Amino acid sequence: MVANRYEPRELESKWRTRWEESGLYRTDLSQTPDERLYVLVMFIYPSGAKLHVGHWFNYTATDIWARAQRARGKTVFMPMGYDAFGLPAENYAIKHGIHPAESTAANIADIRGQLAAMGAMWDWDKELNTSAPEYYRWTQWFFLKLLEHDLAYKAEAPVNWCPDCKTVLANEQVVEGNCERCGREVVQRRMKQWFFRITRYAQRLLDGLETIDWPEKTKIMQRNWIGRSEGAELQFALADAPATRIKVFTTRPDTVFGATYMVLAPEHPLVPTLTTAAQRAEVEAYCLAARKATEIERTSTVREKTGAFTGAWAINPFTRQPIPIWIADYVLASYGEGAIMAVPAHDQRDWEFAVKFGLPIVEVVSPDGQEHLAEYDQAYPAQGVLIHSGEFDGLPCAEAGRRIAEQAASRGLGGPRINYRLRDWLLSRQRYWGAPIPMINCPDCGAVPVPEDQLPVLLPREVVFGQAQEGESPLATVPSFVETVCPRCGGPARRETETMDTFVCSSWYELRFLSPGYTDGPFDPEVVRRWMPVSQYVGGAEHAVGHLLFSRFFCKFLHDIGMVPFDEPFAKLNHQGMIRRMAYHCPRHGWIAFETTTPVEGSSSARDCSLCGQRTSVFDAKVSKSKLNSVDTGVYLEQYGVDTFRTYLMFMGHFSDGGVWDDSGIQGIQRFLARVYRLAGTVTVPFATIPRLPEPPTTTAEQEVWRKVNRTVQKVGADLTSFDFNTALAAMMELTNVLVPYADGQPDPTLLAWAVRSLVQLVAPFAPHLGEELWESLGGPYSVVDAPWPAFDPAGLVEDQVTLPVQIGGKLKGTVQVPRDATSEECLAAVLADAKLARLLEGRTRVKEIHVPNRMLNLIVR
RNA sequence: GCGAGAGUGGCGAAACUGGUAGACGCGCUGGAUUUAGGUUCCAGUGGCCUCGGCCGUGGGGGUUCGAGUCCCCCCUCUCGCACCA
Repeated sequence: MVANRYEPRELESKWRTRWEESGLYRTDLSQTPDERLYVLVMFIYPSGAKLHVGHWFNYTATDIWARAQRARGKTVFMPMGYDAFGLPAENYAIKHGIHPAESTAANIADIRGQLAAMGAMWDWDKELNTSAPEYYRWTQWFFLKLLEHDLAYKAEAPVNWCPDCKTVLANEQVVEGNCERCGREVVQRRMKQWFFRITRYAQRLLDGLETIDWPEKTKIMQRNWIGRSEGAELQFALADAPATRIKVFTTRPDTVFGATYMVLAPEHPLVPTLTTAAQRAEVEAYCLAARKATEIERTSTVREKTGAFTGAWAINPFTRQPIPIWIADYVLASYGEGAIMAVPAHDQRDWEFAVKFGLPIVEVVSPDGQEHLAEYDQAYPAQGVLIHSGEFDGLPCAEAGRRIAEQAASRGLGGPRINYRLRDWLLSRQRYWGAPIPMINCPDCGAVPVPEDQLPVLLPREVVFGQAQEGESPLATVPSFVETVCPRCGGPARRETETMDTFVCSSWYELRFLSPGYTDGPFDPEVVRRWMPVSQYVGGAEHAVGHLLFSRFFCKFLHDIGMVPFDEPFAKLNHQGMIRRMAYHCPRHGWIAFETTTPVEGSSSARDCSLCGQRTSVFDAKVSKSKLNSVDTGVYLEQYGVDTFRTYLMFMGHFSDGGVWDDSGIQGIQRFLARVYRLAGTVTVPFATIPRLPEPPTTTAEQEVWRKVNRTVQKVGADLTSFDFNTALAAMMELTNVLVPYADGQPDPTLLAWAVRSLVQLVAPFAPHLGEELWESLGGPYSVVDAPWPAFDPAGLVEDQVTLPVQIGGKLKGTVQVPRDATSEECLAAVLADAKLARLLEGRTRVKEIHVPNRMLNLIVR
């Protein structure tokens, strides 16, 4: 028997203690269970803040899914760890003088406690921390392996540089051209940087998408990011120096006869050499302006085309005519060859440029073989047949393109090519708080990798921020770190002082979780072989073209060097939606918290600033500190308990949609759980006598309960598998609404016990503490997560009687009760027996009837 | 501009391959128990209505016996990419 009132607080801490003491959620990875399941939610960045409502949402859903799977007999492994390197800890150190190692350790201790309070099924024995030397030793090892296989290299490249934070920024840390942290406008700088050659895997990364169960949206994003396009490389010789050739990539080799000029990116390496003396001043001025232009200006598509003539000419390899070479910033140095053949008649950008600068426009593709150029006021980009193209005249575009590319190949002037938009992964950072890149620069031997047996290259504890030269890592100011000896010649040498992007750390963590203490390699290959790939991965869609691409690259590399038998790390992926909350902006006080607003009479959403009384602007925004719209989860945990909070989050809407936070419905969940709690108290029969699946009852009331339980078990089981937590809860509430009045009457004690036991098990993944408590109160053996999942009787899914909608002339006019699978004749008889429906049919001729058994009957009358 | 997705009661949302639109919950209305409840339970709750019905899933067309669901056009919003040759 249970106490009268549902009091979550004591109950919850009691069970968490019991779980921990009994090691309920530890998984023995040395075994190979038949049905093993590796469930992974993206690990956490340990910031000093409280857990976000988004963390609760995401982690709860994953935990529910994992619990439901375990209850179905799967052996589940679900770990959690810390993505602990990164810029915020370092900036915090600069501001407050607290060493990143200290603040990170403190944050981890704090976060660990908060995570534990969620009641999730994490196996804390496998916890890992990417900033621990035992971990980053292997991050460095990966770097060396990639280097060994020619997949890591150092080269000069333009990077995002924040002059205030004095560091390079990742693309995702640049928001609308400004530094995400300080708001300062980011500038482009050329710096020598380390890259991973992820582009070599472009095609494999595309192909692999076909083999994994990921949201289509995410696959599309990756495909677009990789950006495969088919076309040709064509080479244009310089008119004055035929040995020098400018390569271009084009998807329209068929239009080469219309290439009336060329454009190079301002950064193209040939620009300084081919610019003539007469044009040098203009070209240099243009290049300077292009370099100074902000990201926003350069990428604006509405901006008018600009450019400068280099004075040089190239020979179109097909028309053999000289064409002028220009530079313009609408050609990007980073895509293709950084140079284009311009075909103004058939490319809108080239058209605009040619019009502005008075360059010739030659039509070479026509819809019908006739000239139409005079009619055009913009480019004609569509397919057609070739004109003004010599021997290729009359051919359709596709065929002509193929032949032109082939001819270019046979003349040694290029040939068919596939180009990818994907760029190599810039991984070096001028930061302290990251894994040091394990390289040594020797004046005699050059860049020498640190031998594997000397790993890890330890991040030195002592460091002073703000002393490094611009563009240098703080590590450059630590002599004991920098000064070393060359592993090759033994002479004095200097260490690489840059550290790795934290995305490197998180590109292989899923493998490390399986053997976090392993010392003979990054992971125990046997355990990985048995448990990988991850069965179910859960995390934010914002990682679609970052982490989720990098991890796939790492995995394919490991596969290729024979370290793992699979080449995709995450077999199935789901994204959580974003939890947002209304944010209020006061014209005088800026962003203000909801608590500093007062409601406006007559409006459900408008609110005034309580400081000055002015009307605020209301935004539906992602929760953030700066907008003061974060959700204080502590209040709800205090008032309602963990189980209610978890369950409410899942009931707000669909998991992949997220939603706007609004606590007004949380009481409904508390009510629901309290009803389940009270129902458990109505069970009077011993646990051992409750059948797994009862015989179909004979009385109507019992049959109704029996069917409802069967249907609920079936639906909840299906919904939990497919992440439809909201509708699973709705189904359980429906069942509760049937059981409460049933229990209040004269229930069949065994049937009721079976119903309640099933309900408790269904609720348990959502409200694990309550589930455990009620399971125990029913007399069930510890733990409910390992109790066989409730069964359902397929016979209990269907009704004997069906309420059949009846339409007359396609309009719903009423319903009739008929036996299941009733024939058309039986249904029609029932309709005629219905006074109201019969009256409607009186005096009409039935011309047709459409009967969908058990669904509807439509009578067409005249 | 390109790509993807979404528009359903006062609110959050349901609706399998076209087949009773609005399940479930919040809120609201009424009632019962409680001589206190921010408790519990019961009933009702899309709009209009002459109480027989009529109208309703962003707007307009269409297909169909039947459309929230399929097709075409338009509007709005969200997300991603953005001069990608």
